[in-house]
Formats: sequence, structure tokens, C-alpha cells
Amino acid sequence: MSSNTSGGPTRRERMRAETIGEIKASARGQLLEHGPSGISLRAIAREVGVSPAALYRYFDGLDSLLEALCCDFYDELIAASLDAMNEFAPENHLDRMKAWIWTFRSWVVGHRREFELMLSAPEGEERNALSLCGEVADVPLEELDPVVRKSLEHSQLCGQELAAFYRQTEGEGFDFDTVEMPEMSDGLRRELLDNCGRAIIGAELPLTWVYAFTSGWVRVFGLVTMEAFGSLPVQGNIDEFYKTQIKSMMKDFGIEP
Amino acid sequence: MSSNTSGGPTRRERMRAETIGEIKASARGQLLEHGPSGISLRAIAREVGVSPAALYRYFDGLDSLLEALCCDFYDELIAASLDAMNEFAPENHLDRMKAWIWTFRSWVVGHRREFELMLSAPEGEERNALSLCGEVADVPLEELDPVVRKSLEHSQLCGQELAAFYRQTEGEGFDFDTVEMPEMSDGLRRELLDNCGRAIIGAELPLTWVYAFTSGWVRVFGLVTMEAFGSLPVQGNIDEFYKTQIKSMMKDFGIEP
DNA sequence: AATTAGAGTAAACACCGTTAGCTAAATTTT
DNA sequence: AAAATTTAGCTAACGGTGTTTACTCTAATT
Repeated sequence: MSSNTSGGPTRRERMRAETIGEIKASARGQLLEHGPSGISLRAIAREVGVSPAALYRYFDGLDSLLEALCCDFYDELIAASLDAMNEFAPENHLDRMKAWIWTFRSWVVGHRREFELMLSAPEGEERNALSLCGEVADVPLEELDPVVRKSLEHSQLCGQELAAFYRQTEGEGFDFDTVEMPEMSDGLRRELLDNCGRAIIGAELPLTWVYAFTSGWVRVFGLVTMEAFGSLPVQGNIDEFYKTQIKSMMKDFGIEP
Repeated sequence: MSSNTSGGPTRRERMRAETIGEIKASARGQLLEHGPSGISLRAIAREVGVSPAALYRYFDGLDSLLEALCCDFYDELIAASLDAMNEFAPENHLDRMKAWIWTFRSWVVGHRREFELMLSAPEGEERNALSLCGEVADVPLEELDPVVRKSLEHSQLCGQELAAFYRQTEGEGFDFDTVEMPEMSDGLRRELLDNCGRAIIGAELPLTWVYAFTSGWVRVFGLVTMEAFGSLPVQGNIDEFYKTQIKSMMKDFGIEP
């Protein structure tokens, strides 16, 4: 009776997938209306037309559902980033990175509540994403918190572009050693090269650029988070402010626009 | 009978203040143990040895209590900042600003859960601190959300120091116009001068420095938030990384160490 | 001494997440 | 085709939550 003889998903599997979709959609609706703490299993059950206990056939509990939601959000963000980046030629790495930043900003601002959940999600455990870069390179990726993994995936999208841009620039005889950077100890040097270079960028590029990338990442994170929380000290010309920030960051790479 | 004939607080007022203190202390304990969403009025009542309803004599409800907690945290942060800044001479503005940054970081890292609450607190309303700088200068300070006000107060602590440092540097014939800065429109110019200059720094200083201050603020916010959330891409040499970041920011002001 | 304001209570209301035990239908296996 | 099994759903309950109402008693004020 199963339609699985031809390899496709079972009838039950289809039903199950659809129910999961309904549950998530309802949860997201409540997230938008009442914020992260306003998501209620019972309310979801009411909306989906099912008893509260039935939801446990689909998720291990509220936390599990929230985590799944978070993963979906990251997937959305990653897909949107890829879409925006692919509006530029594959070798146009600079514009692709700008598109990444721009998508990060616009997606978060258009999905503030989702972003709130994403920020507060991986702390269900003792402490959260401290491994985002720390020991990430030495740990099997499968053992990472799924949300942390998605977040890393999102960062890598930009990092890989930088790596490609580096290879391109390298061929043009760019002198990376003249890029300005504060002096630092061997320990910090190695950590930057290991964590950011290996884990995020996925390539061994010069310290000056790894430092510029890390600084830039902090700045973008600050910008996006502050705007999402409404504490950005610019309100009317945010677009332009971002552009000036991007210009400043490019100068940190030794690139003049 | 009241001890108020000599102007001091009434006996009842003392009792009340002490009870409020006990309530807050219990709430903070739960915050540390179970996170922001683990604060429960009933649990507090249990711990203080009182019926749940009794708490409503002291706070309008859970949200009100959380807001009060937040204000206390900001007061703590501000006091700690002042203490650290005052370890330097009043005219040593540069070191006082560094002390401000350093206190921000160390206090947040030592009080991550408190910081979580502070970040998510003012969003009880529709949307939160969007007025942090936007129209803050044109709005009576009393009408602001108290948490937003405290947060502004904290920023101003650093801003005022910069203003004083500016006056000092001005006398030494420093050429502010040579400080590098991306070009920008008049609209953004005015917004930066109004919001950051007037509201936070409290003085009219050159655009180059206002831009550098705003950029620096975003960077510091990014650093502190990422470290608090465990997603800073440096784990073993964070102190030194901060120092390099501070050096980079100083260069944005045109100051060589 | 009488009155008032304050702090406290118990009981109830309407929610919440989660678990246990059961029923019925859909699928697999024999 | 019949039996066995997996799956989805139910009801009912447990212990927890924030909040409101109406009532009591005690401390301060008049």
C-alpha cells in the first residue's frame, strides 16, 4: 500500500512533514506576535487543532521545537545570503561579501523576533556557543550544537569568499604586510590564525587580513545587533551609515574604494 | 511614634526597603541559577517566606520587578565604571575612557545573566530603545523608559570623557580635519552630530571624532556582546585582543599610542 | 481612642509544560 | 487475508506559573 516502492516519501511521511510544518508555522506566528517567551505549546495545539500531548509525537518538548525553529531561521538567512551573493559574478568576491553583510542586516531587521530567538537559543545548555570558534576546528562537526553549527555555516559563507578574494589578490602582487595592524603576541597571532583562519575562512591567509576580518566581523555583529535592538545611534540614514562602515572596514584590508 | 520627626526614614519605610531588597536578592539568585526566564514570583515568595500575592505590595508584577532589577544592574555597572575611571587623574581622559571600556567588558563577562536581562528588558513595550539616540535629545528625559535612560547614562559616562578630551586636545593645536573618515551626505552628518554629539557626548565636536566615537561604540558593543554570548572568535587571549582593538580605535581618532 | 493605611493572607482563575495510560487507525509482517 | 506492530491521537492528571479578589490584622496617624 505504501507509495514507497518507487522511492518517494511514504504517505505517512508526507502527512508527518506537513504537520510539522503547521506546528512550526503556528509557533512562528506566536513568536511574531508575543515574542520568544510567548510561544506556548498549548496555544500551538489549539491552533493546529490537536491535543497538547500530541505535539510530543513531533518534538521532544518546547525547547526542542525552539531549536528546530532556530535552525530553520538560519537556513532562511543562509539561503537569502546565497541568493544575494549570486547576483554578482562568482569572481566578484568583494561585492559578494558586501551582499553577505547587506543580507545579514536586512534579514535580521526584517525578522527581529526570529533573531532574538537565534541569539538566545543555544544557551539551553550550561553555556552556549563558546566553541563557535574556540575548539571548533578540533571537534567533529556533528557533536556541535546544531544551532551553533548553522551559525558557523553562515559565517563561513563570508569567510570562504574572503579566502577566494585573497587568492585572487595574491596573484596581483598585493603586499599584505603593509596593511596596518597593531602588534600582538605570538599566542594571539596563532589563535587568530587557527580560529578565524582555519575554522571560518578555511584558508591560511596573512595575519593582517585575518585580523581585519575578525575586526570586521565584530563590527558587523555590533551593527546588526544594535540595529535589531534599536540602540543604533543612527536612525534616519542607517543605509548610508552601513556603507561608511563598510568603507572603513575595507580600508582595514588595505583596499581603497 | 514615627522616627520621622528628625527627617530620617520611617520605621515602616525601612522595613519596606529591606523587604524590597530581599525580593530583589532572591530574584537575582534565580536569575543566576536558571536564567532570565527562570525567575518566578512564586519561588521568590517561597524564598522570602511570604505569600505570592504579597509581592504585589512591592511590585506591579513580574515585568515591573524585572525592570527594577535592570535599573539596579545599570547602577552597578555605572558605579563600577566610575570607580575604575577614578583610578586615573581627572585630566587623564584617555585612560579614563579605556577604563570605561574595560569595566564594561569585565562587568558584563562577570554578570552574563544580568546582561542578558538588560538586553532583553526594554522590549516589554512595542519596540524598545529605538529612541536611545534618535529623538532622545528632543524628548523630556523623564518620559524615557527607565532602562533606556540608564543605558544612555552609561554611554554618556564615556561620551563626556571624550568631550573633555576634545577640549584638551583642541588646545594643543591638533588638526581634526586630517583624521580619516569616509565621505558622507549632509543628512548623515547632521544625524551623527545631533544624536551622538549632542545626546551622548554632550558637546559639539568635529565630525571626524563623532564618527570615530560612533564606530568605536559599535565595536565595543559588538565585542562585549559577542564575548558575553560566547561567540567571540578569540578565546584564550581575549584581554590582548581587546587591547589591539582599542589601539585600532585610537588610530581612528588619529591618535598614535 | 478611633480611624486609616499598610502588609499580609487564603482561595480562586486561567494559564503553562509534561507524563502516563489508553484507543484506534495505518502500515508491515506473516 | 489475518495477525502483529508501529504510529498518531486522545483524556486526564500533576505540579508549576502570574494575577486578582476579598478578607484580616497590625501599625501608624489623627
